[in-house]
Amino acid sequence: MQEKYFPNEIEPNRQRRWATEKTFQARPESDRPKFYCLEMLAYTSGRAHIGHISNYAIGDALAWYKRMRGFNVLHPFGWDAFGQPAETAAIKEGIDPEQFTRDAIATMKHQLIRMGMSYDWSREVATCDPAYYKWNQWFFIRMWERGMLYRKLSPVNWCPKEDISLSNEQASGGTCWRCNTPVIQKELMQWFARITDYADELLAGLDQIQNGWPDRVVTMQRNWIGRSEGSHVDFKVEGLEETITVFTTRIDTIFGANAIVLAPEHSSIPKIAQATGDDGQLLEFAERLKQEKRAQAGDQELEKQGRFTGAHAINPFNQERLPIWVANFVLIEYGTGAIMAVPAGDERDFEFSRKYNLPFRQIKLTATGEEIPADELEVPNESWTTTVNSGEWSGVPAREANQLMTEYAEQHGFGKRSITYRIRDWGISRQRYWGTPVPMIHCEKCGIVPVSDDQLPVVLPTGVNLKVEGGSPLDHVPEFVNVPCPKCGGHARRDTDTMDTFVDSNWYYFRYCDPNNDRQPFDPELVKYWMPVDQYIGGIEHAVLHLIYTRYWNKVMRDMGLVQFDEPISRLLTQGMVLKETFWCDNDGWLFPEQVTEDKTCLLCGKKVVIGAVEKMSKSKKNAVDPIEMVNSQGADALRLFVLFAGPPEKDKEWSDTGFEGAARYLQRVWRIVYKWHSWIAANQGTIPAGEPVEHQRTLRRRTHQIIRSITENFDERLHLNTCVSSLMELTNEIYAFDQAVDSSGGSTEADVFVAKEAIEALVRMLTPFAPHIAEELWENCGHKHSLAHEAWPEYSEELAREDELEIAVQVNGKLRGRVFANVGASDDQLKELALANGKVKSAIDGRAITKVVVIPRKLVNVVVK
RNA sequence: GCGAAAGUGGCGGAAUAGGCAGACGCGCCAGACUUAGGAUCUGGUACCGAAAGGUGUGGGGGUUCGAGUCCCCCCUUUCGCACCA
Repeated sequence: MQEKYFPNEIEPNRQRRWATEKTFQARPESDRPKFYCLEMLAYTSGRAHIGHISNYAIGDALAWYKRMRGFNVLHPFGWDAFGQPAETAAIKEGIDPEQFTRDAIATMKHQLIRMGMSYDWSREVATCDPAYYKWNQWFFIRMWERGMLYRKLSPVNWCPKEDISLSNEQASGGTCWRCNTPVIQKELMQWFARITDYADELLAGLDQIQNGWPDRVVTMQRNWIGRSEGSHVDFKVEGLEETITVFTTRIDTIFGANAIVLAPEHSSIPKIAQATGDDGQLLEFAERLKQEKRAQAGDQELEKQGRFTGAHAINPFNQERLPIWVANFVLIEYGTGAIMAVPAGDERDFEFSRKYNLPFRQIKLTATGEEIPADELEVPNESWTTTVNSGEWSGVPAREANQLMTEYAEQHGFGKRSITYRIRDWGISRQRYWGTPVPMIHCEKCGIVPVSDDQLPVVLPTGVNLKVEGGSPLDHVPEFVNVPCPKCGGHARRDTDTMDTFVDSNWYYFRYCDPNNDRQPFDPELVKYWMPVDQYIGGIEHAVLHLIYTRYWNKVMRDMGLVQFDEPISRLLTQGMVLKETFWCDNDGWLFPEQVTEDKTCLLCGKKVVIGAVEKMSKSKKNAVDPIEMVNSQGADALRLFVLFAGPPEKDKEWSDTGFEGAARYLQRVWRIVYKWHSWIAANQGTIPAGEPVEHQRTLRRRTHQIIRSITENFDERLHLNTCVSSLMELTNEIYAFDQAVDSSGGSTEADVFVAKEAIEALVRMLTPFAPHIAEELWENCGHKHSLAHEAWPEYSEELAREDELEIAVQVNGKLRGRVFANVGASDDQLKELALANGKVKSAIDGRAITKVVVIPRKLVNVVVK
């Protein structure tokens, strides 16, 4: 064993051995329970950053722990390899997207291997691989056959200058992210998945998983699905063969309605304009509202604007004539795109009615039972109180009125109970190149015909010109587009859309279970063995999109008979980001830390630097830390240890150079103490020597067993890995104290070596999830032949962990006044007696009468005095 | 605006079921060993106070023998949603 710790020698060696010995390869087996530990697949951006490392360090720690606890662990990795950024890089730099992606995978994989992540690389999946996306296409066709997909005209964000469709993110602020041209909406035929058919089930499933998922994610998904129960109510348009249906959750407030308000896109508007002989102003107004809405900056509310259409509708409950308005605050995409305005019961309607001087009518009492006259209303009453001024329902509590009035509307044929969701059907097609081709063919005679299964995959053509004018790049590849119809053999065209990359990430972790299957997406038996995922780890940014789509996909696959369970992910951990301080100089902009002196002046211009916030690492703010640089300086183990120690996994962590060095220093400290003892340990058989142990031996054994217990419990329950690291450091400190005691006692005895072996080997084993390379190295040097991947996690004994003597805190009136020592088995009365005999306690009591003595066994005595 | 989470030393953070606040680390201070050390080891380090002692978990109130932890009000920060009828 080398005296000094050189991480950059031992780490690559160890990584090679893991690879050649296939240490982390998993296969189904019957005699051990399985554990599926999954980190989100990586987007192939080019390089791994600290955020990736922290994500994978958490997963890897858990995978190691479970492995050592005897589980059959599946811990795979893969690449989210399709998508816009590769295409953009290609357009900008002229690199082929595939080449760009392959290079990115090669670089990132190399980085992860250099981090020593214990992945089973034999199961690696890249979503841009035809052998993978073939099954996207297969799923697409199966879903089409089952009516789970449909096409509809739908607006897409479109940059008129570059003639390209944009995602919502790329069109945020209403302008193109590249050229700042105002974005327009273009209507295109698009593919949609009927995720709304599963809205209720997706909602109900949350109850099943909520114990293993962060509350915040469950809440976000609940809001995203946005179920609300209410009613549809039909309003006849006066003098017209037209009915306007509104959605309301508060039919009990309908007597307070003062208008019907339509979204600018509502289909009744042209009819009304025609009937009222409008001179075009109404349609123009509606058009203007639509345009303004699109240009809306996103984070600010538009001022409410409306216009009376000239027509009236009839309130079916009381036959009142209500003016029909068009306004920008009514959304076409929610409910029916039409509402009844009730100013006394809804804040938006209140504001709108105020602005346009529409009449008010009070329809609810206040919580204290008063009726505020309508003309004195300051804010609408949105609570569920008693109904007033509402015909036969006056005096009825709101919930009951809601019920009764819904029934009344149903009986009279102008309304019905209805549930509305916020979640929309999922638009899964993209007019881009770098994605899975939609496997459909458009035939003039036969319509839409799927590619036959034996023709899959429909391979994405290479060498495609991405800088095309109009449409998707694939439109301009005739040899791809022109195909015979699979049904009639006549002339037909391929669909040139590609799939949203969220389709790729929906089921990649099912594929890991059977990555090379060329007959089906996966063998259901293998999936049955490994799934569901026991622990999933990834960023909070996927709380709704990926994590709701993948739950949906699971249900689709279940309905196809491929899987047997309802929810694919039992436990979810959303890890925090790694942040770092930023520096801003008014002259020179963002500065690298090395451009800032210790007294915070700018090295470029000598001005005082403004310290920015602690922010997410980014190139532009010059606060990014390159993990490989860190590995080169202190090793992968130190980097992993630091990110795990910096804070609980789910919290954001702040990068600290000195903290990182501290982690490296700790590993050196471990190395030194193991070095000192290793040859004695290797020679020791581990049999308990005869004779009574002495003080320092008893202490170390006790602490060892206590710390094994606390780390084990932490892994099993809370996964607060930062405190596990603290405990390891404590154990190390105990071993140093022991070592010192041994030295001052004049040299080690056989009993000392036995105790040291137990403690040091426990330390090394428990260090494995955090710093596996050094752990394997030290383990070998303690005389072991097998990788720690095949060694057991240390066991603790309650007996040995028990304190011989208890330190009991004594309080007087709740204030700490002294401490007493007692035997473990001391009774409450004995503790009380000891406490009262204590000098400090006596003087604190100061002769006052004792009212009560509270004894908390093993912990504390509180003496209550007058 | 609505919703959620959080607020603890100079800093990152501990305190799992209401029971000794500040574990562990960073930083800082001192000592030892050293030609030297930015290495290592040892000790100290919440605040006020010379000490005795007192004060302390964003602020204010409450429950309790006892509150960082539970309840009510307020402040601040972060995140999510943002006209969802």
